[in-house]
Amino acid sequence: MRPYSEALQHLKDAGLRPTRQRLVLARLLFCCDEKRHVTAEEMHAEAQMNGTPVSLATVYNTLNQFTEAGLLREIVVEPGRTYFDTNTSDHHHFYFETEGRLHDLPAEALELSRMPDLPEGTQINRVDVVIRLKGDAS
Amino acid sequence: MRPYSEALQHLKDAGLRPTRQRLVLARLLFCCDEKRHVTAEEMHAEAQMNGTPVSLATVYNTLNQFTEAGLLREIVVEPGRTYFDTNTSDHHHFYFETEGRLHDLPAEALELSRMPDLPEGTQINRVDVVIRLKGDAS
DNA sequence: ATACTTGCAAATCGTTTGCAATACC
DNA sequence: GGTATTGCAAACGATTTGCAAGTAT
Repeated sequence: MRPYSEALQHLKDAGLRPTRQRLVLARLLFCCDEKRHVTAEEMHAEAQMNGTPVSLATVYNTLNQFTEAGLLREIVVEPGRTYFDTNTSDHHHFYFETEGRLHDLPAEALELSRMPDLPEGTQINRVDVVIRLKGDAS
Repeated sequence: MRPYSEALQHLKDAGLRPTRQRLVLARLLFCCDEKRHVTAEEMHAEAQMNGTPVSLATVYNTLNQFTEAGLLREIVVEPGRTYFDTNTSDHHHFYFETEGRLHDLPAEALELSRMPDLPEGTQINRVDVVIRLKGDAS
């Protein structure tokens, strides 16, 4: 995992004060090679195992702040669990229902043709496509 | 709203015992002209106003049973709130974020071309497309 | 010095469950 | 009569919040 300096830059860019807790979470989220899909509980456990604990309440608050700041994107695929995606660019998802795991779909892997007319006075904020999968991805 | 006899038929077809509570909810859900998107709380309030109260716990249980029986479809667009759709056929949704309201999109209004390859050993269970709208649909 | 942030514990929200009373066949 | 269903109240899990103590600028 890359160093804290990069995490620091993310926070600065977002205009968030670089506290110890935010640095820990930013590094775990943004300073690894792949994009991630995480829950608050997972990040809480991960910080713990990393030897840099952050209280659960702070994890929740921080993930929400990161989302507001545009560093994360919120995804809802199941009642009662919120996922955060470190990939904030335009893309969609596979959802492995048995495992409760999300996987990015490259933007070009799926194409939406023939979009419907929008109701008057509205604009598209986002289009979410979730391909729900059954079965084992071994 | 059409009579209870039709609601009764829905329950029979689904193999569910026609209790008073189930009949009340089935009628409110299935015996009106449009397809509906409802939450448990809404149905609870509606039964109340209808003069045929059903306890909230029973509303939850019943909506889940209806879903298992294929009479309803569950939709998640927001953390902490589950919607049930009386339209169980293949179709997608507009979601009015400011109002928290769902609206059906006819199946032909949106076309998915170029579907991605699926991971080995998996099959598609369902594809959910939600077009999230900002602004007022007046 | 000041304003912002943290952590804890309590509160909240939507939903589920245990169980005694009740309704259906 | 026997099994399924209901309603209440308590339990639940995820998330949020109030507030006193701690930290960044």
